Amino acid sequence: MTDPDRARLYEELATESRRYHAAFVLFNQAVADHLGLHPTDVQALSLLTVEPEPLTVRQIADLTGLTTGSATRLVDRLERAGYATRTPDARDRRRVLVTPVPERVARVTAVWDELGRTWETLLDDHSEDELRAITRHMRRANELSRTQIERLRSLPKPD
Amino acid sequence: MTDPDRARLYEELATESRRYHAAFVLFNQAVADHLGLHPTDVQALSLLTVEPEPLTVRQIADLTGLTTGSATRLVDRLERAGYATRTPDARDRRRVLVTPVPERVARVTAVWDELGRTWETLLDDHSEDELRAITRHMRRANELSRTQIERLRSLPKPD
DNA sequence: GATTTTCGCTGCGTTGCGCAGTGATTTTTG
DNA sequence: CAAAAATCACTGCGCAACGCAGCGAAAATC
Repeated sequence: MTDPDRARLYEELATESRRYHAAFVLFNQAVADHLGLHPTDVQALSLLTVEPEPLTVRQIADLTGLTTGSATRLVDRLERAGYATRTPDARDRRRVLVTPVPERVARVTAVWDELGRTWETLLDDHSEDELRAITRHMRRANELSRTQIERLRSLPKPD
Repeated sequence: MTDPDRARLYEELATESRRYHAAFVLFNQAVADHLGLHPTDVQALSLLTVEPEPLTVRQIADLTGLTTGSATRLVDRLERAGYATRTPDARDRRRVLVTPVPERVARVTAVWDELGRTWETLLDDHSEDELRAITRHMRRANELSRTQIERLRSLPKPD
């Protein structure tokens, strides 16, 4: 902890991850702009395709941080643009399942895959241990941010 | 490349990084909500504090992906809320330098630092080599996304 | 020195978004 | 088993962030 070398590594990582996220946001915007969609929609589409099962409107709302009302509008846009379809849930007739349309979504993933190829060249000169370390870091950061969000919500707001 | 183990690691990393970014977006929203700011404003504030020198309005626009008009509005909000000040650039009188207000920004970094502490416990059980690998990965992904954004912009849009 | 470019700023219209309320369905309760 | 409560997706409404186009001022270019 008092190791100056290590402290500098932490510092660098903190700085670099900020830039990393900023770059991601820009990239996401560029993809959205390229497809004529909104960044939020691309984000939702990404989440829809990561999960093997269709999501409900509420789940989309939770995962994107939107209200259910805005999530409904988001699904409206995705449906209108042909990227997703609504299916009533047979087991719970209040719910609506949102399923991505493979052919249409292929257009999006084509952009990602193109990035993926260049991305792989980036990963190629990492060792397997390093890859595991990176993945593990992201997974744990993911979990941590979840608890931190809870903490933030429970905290009193300044002002 | 045809190594199935390695391919699976790539797959995992791709999935995990999507979730990682989604988590970051949510966290950023939570911070913004906590401070009574907009996510974009927090993002800009983050960029302002990462760089040692003040940024111009145009730089903020480029770094956030906004137009200069929207960037002006963003700086308006930051200034009104007391997070930043405008200073005319003596060397180029067209430019306006945007400087973060340390005392006020401390409120924001306090949130980040609190996260930082728990974040360090996350980093603590990585070796120095792993830390370097993670940082390097982010830095290179950062550079890569820049060129990919260029590519996307130059590409013809579908539809 | 005239033209062009770049800078930040400002009206204007669009639209994503949160909020609050609604009906339909499920779950819980007495 | 019926009544009450909770949950789901949806809608009208108002707000405000955003892109766009155009503006003067200043700098760069020829």
